[in-house]
Parts: sequence; C-alpha cells; structure tokens
Amino acid sequence: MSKETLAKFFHNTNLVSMTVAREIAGQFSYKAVSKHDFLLTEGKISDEYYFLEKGYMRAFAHDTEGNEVTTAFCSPGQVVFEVASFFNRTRSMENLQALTDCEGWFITYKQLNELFHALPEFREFGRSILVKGFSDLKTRMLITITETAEERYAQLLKTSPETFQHAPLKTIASYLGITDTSLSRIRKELAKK
Amino acid sequence: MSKETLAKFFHNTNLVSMTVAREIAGQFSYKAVSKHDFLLTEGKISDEYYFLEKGYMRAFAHDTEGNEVTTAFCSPGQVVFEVASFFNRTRSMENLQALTDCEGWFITYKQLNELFHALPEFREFGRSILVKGFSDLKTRMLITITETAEERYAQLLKTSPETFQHAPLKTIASYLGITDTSLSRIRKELAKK
DNA sequence: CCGGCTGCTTGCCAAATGGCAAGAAATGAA
DNA sequence: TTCATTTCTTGCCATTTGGCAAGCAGCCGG
Repeated sequence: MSKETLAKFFHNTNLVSMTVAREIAGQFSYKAVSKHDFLLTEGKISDEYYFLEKGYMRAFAHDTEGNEVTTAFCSPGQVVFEVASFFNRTRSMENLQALTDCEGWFITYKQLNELFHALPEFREFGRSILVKGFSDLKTRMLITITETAEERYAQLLKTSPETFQHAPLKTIASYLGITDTSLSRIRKELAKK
Repeated sequence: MSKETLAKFFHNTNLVSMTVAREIAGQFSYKAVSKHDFLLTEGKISDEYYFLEKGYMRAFAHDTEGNEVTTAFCSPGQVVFEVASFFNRTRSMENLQALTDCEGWFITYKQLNELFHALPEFREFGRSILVKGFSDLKTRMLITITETAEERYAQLLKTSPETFQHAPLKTIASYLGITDTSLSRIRKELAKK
C-alpha cells in the first residue's frame, strides 16, 4: 500500500495535476483502524481528514431516547471526517466506527489549512468534497421523506450492495429510519417477488 | 435599505473585520423578488449567491411521481442559493421561490470566486456557510428518521414559527414528509392538548 | 357582487410501521 | 468444542399515516 493510490485519487478529481497530487499526498500519514474500533468518538473534536483506502466504516449518533442511529456508510475511496466538528473545532455529536478492518491516510486540521493556503487546487478539491457530501445528503433527505421504507431499502440494496456484506441489518434499519423488525418483514416481502 | 446591513452581516460572523466586510458588501447588487416569483428555476444553473435581507423564501423539488416537495425554508439573514448547481455549474434540480415579497443582495459565481481568491477571510466565511448548511441538514435528517410526524411538526413550530405566517400548510406538510391531510389531523390533536 | 380557485378540514377505511416477546440461528470468546 | 451473546425472524396486536371524496371557507379577478 503506497501513497501513489492516494495521489491518483486527488488527480482523478480533475482538479489537481499529478505533480501537485503527489505533493499533497506526501503530507498524509498512514493509519489503520481495526474492525469495531473508532476513528472518532462523540465528544471529541474531529481532527483527522481521513482518506479511506480499504475497508468500510459507518457514522452513528444517538437520538433523543439514546438509541444508536447510523447516519452514514463509508466505502473505500471516500474522505471520512465529521464536517461540523472538524471545521468549527467543536465536539462531535457523531461517532466514526470501522465496520471492517480499515486502512487509509490522514492529515490534521492544521495541515489541511496549510495545504489549502498554499495550493488553490487543493482548496477546490476540499470544496468539492463538501459540496458532494451536501448534495448526497439532500438527495437522501428527499428520498427519505417521499418514499416508503420498502422503496428506500430496495434503492440502498441496488446502489450500495457492498454495505450489506459489512453491516448488520439492525444498523441498516436505523439508517433507513425503521426498526429491525420492520426491515426483516420488508426483506421477506421482497424475497417473495 | 443600504449595504451597511449586509456589511454588518459579514462582520457579525467574527470572520471578517468591518473594513473588509464593507469591501465585500460593495461588490453585491440589489435584487428584489416579488411574492411567488422565482430566484431560481429547475434546469437553470444557480448563479446568484443571494443574501436575503427581507422576506421569506422556500426551496422545492419534485419527487419521482412529480409532486412538489419543499426542501427548505429561508428566512432573513440567510444566504440563498443551490449549492451543488452553483459550485459545480450544473443544472439545478431545485426551485427557489419567494413566499413573500423579498429584498436582498447578490453576487455571481464569477464575482464570488474573485472575492474568495482575493480575501482569505471571505473564503472562511464561504466555508462556514457551507458547513452550517450541511450540519443543519444532518440534524434535520436525524430528526426525520427518528421522530414521529407530530414531534417533527411541534419542533418546527417551536424553532421557526415565522415560517407558519408565510407558507401554506400543504407546503409545510411536504417539508415534514407527510400529506396535508395528516398535518391537518396532527394540528387538531395538538390543539386539544 | 359573482364565480371559480386554492387551502383546509373531516369521515371512512386501508396500508405501513411499530412494540413486545419468544425462539431460532449465527457469531465470538474461552 | 461449549457457552454466552448478538442477530434475525415471526406472531399478535396497536399506532401512525395515507387515500379519497366531500364540504366549507377565504381570496382574487372580473
């Protein structure tokens, strides 16, 4: 596993040249996270801008009754961090946990800002990450309030089947906004068809 | 109505000095939007970074069956634009419409980028707007999948009562992810208590 | 002042989802 | 392996939300 993969990831956005991509990648440090371990726990300040090269993670928070609610699934090739905590330097309400053994690369908030300052192309990259996260969430919000649980499940199954190989069903249920009981029944229905 | 209000808005974020705030505000142009008129229509590229000084707006999209779904309410003191369309220069899936007569100030994408380039403090401001929008949406997502329609309605009523003075109930219903019929019944229930 | 909208409510019933508890199956640790 | 824990499923019934259609009220343009 080398930083060349990382450099290619930056370059593939079409926002940075390969030369600059290598320069950026050079600042990152390797980090592995074992299955079930946390990249970030609630109450801490998210300080690692983490490129996930291998493995799967999830983000989860707690609702008003204290139940765990999965808020996102992360797959290889994504940047994983808690946006509000990271940029505002505030305590995170969310946890970031490895669903499988993970490997990847990170820089700190301080390093990120230095790179943003020095390299306008990297600023563009940073903005594109934020914008993509925002617009994906908007899409999900629209689907959540307009489609039934069965439709939402079917879409998730189609768009990210890898998730199912790594997350238990109750985790997926909470992401969909339903109970594990209901998800079980929905799966039974769909199996018939 | 003067640009001084706008300059103060930038300054109040604690990210820019009053001097720089006035310099930024100087670039904005006045724009009024009459009730029911559109700041942005679906299919166009969002090209106005619009500071809403007076009035109320809403964002809406269409679901898979073609029904209107309100995705956001905007009140005075907010920056109104469609993030993905604006930054990626792609066609917007959303509409931005005035719920009341509105007045405010805008700059174009080109102007925004020039300001971002020239003034690091303004870049910070721009980032803070994105981060806030993102984190508000995350909060809303969590509430949507964990609370009942009645609880969601009660919260909206408490946190932004102004919205109710300007938006018809069916618009609010679609924002909450329920039908206008259900909202009517929920209001009846809550009135009893 | 009239007539036609749109917005809001209500009754009746159907569909979707939840709560609880029990049991079966899979998983992980010793 | 064996035991304990977690995950998943299922039955029974309650609650939430939706669909449709009717009716009423308020608003706006002529």
